[in-house]
Amino acid sequence: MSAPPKPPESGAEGQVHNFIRHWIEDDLASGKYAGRHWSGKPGTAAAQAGAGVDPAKIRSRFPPEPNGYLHFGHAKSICLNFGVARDFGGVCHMRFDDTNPVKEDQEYVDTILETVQWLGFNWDGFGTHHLYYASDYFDLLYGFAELFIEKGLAYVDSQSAEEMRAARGTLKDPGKASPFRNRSAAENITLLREMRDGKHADGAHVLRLKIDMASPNINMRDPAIYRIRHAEHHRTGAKWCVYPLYDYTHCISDALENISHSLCTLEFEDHRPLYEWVLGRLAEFGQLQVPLPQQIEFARLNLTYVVLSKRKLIQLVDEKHVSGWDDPRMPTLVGARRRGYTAAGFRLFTERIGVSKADSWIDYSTLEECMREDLNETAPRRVAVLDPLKLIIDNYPAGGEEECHAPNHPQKPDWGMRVNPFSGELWIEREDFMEVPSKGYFRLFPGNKVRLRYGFVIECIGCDKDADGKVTAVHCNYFADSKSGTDGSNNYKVKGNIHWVSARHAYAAEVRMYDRLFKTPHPGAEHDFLEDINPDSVKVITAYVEPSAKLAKPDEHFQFERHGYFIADRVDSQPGAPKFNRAVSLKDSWAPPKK
RNA sequence: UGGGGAGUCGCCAAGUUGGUUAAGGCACCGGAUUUUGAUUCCGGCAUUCGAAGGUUCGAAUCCUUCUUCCCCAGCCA
Repeated sequence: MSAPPKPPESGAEGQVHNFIRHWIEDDLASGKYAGRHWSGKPGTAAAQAGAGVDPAKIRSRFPPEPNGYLHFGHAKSICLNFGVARDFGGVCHMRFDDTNPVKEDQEYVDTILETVQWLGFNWDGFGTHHLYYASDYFDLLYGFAELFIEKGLAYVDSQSAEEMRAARGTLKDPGKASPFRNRSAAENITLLREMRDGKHADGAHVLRLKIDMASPNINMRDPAIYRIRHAEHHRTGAKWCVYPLYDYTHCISDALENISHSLCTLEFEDHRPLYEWVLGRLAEFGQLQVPLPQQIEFARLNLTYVVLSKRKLIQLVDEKHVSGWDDPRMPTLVGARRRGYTAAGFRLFTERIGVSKADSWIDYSTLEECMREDLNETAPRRVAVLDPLKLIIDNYPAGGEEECHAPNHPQKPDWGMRVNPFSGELWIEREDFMEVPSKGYFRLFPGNKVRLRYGFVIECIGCDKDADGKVTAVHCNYFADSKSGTDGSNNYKVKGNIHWVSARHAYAAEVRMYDRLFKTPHPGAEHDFLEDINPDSVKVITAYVEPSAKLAKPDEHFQFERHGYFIADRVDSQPGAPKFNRAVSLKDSWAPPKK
């Protein structure tokens, strides 16, 4: 199991500073939240949402749309949002931006909630569960829409989507006013209500804010805020057939929930003026109190060797390039979890990469290193021979066996020892023997002595080969007085130290050796991204694992000594018959004869 | 100049109100420990801040010009 999240800290002490933390510190220092209640002005419609929290504290939110699985990029956002709330004594709201019924589903709500918790966060604070849905605000949102009409700041546009696009202008040329832009408030209200009441077909009309068709910021050219969608919503069912759009919904949701800092990615920078326009008007109309939430943008995660776009992830799943959303090679959080990546590793990763507004690319190895760093501390050690070669101890009593003891973690004696049976026929790693050693090689070769880790010292006396010259077995003699003591004592000094497992006692386990899904740093940069798929991203092997590993429970992490970190697969393992996934290999500075 | 952003060591990233030798992490290179060629531990690692000018006793931090990259024309989020 992964470690629990760090306990809340009183402030941001010890944290690396970034522009967002500075921003929050300044806001807190200015006392801007000191006397406030919450944005929904008492007595107004907004007042019914978002009650019961300490308004003087900061509040952030993680607002996914429930239309897919969370991926590595979301991990950054989650750790950031929940992290600042924790570090500054505030709370982070879990909110679903569920305003587009045709793309969303309860299934996604469930997996997202589970994943956020898996990452080690919760949305409790000030005695309440802060789980929200934009769809809970549909009534309020609709009411505000009529208010905008009354104030002459919104109108029903009956142009087609194509006409609207044509009239919007281009990046350089201003747009043109819709012929419906000056409908009377009464007519607009009537039309909007008809839309709401299902009297019009999808696409027949749209409600637009009346801002500025000539604005250099295209988002301000009378953005649509309501569209007709005769579709069942996973939470509101058939109650609505008009649904609000993101730009209109998000800022108001933030305000209703008293969010102080609304963190989002860089591509929304152009939307900030609109965000502020909507909230500013509502505040003018007496619906919201200051201070209003503020949108702050940061650079999204760019990771080499993976694709994170939803379109591509869907394609990988639909076209069966992977087994599903939780395929251990997928850059989804459910995939990573199954792969054996840890929540603490992701938290470390987020801390380590920092946050800024610079477009940057994080090398995939940074993520892997974070996983190693966490797993090194938390994973018990076990032995597995992945590429077996028979080792015969010629001078060991025929049929004999005895127990050897190995620590569960070499740096943590309190974790205890486990027992490994020893016998005259063992499996060792094929790469731990060379008939003709290369320079610097200090493992097994004829005439050389090595220690069988936590067992005996042996001396190689030769090997058997088949007709093709392939080594089929290695012969050694052991030194009966060289056995490792349970206290770690030993009386022979040898440099080489190899792992082993008794052939007679080993558990033959299925092990999936996962590698990166893509073979190039920037999949799709030069051609279709599918062409960059690594054909060797998984190799399923049968490995000989020490008997105690047979007891592994699903989701248990281990270090297979000298190999890497593995996890008992949570899906395919059977009681008493775990299957293992390699999460990440160990670092290996021994280069010469490998690869 | 349509608008909005960003360029500090191989990869991230502090620094931002001008002031000693430009944080830190990762990677990398040495060296020590080591029953994982792992871990751990020490030590090294930007006369330089996209470029060029300018202001100043003094600039990554101020000014000017130039340059590279990213985002925006959904009734998606």
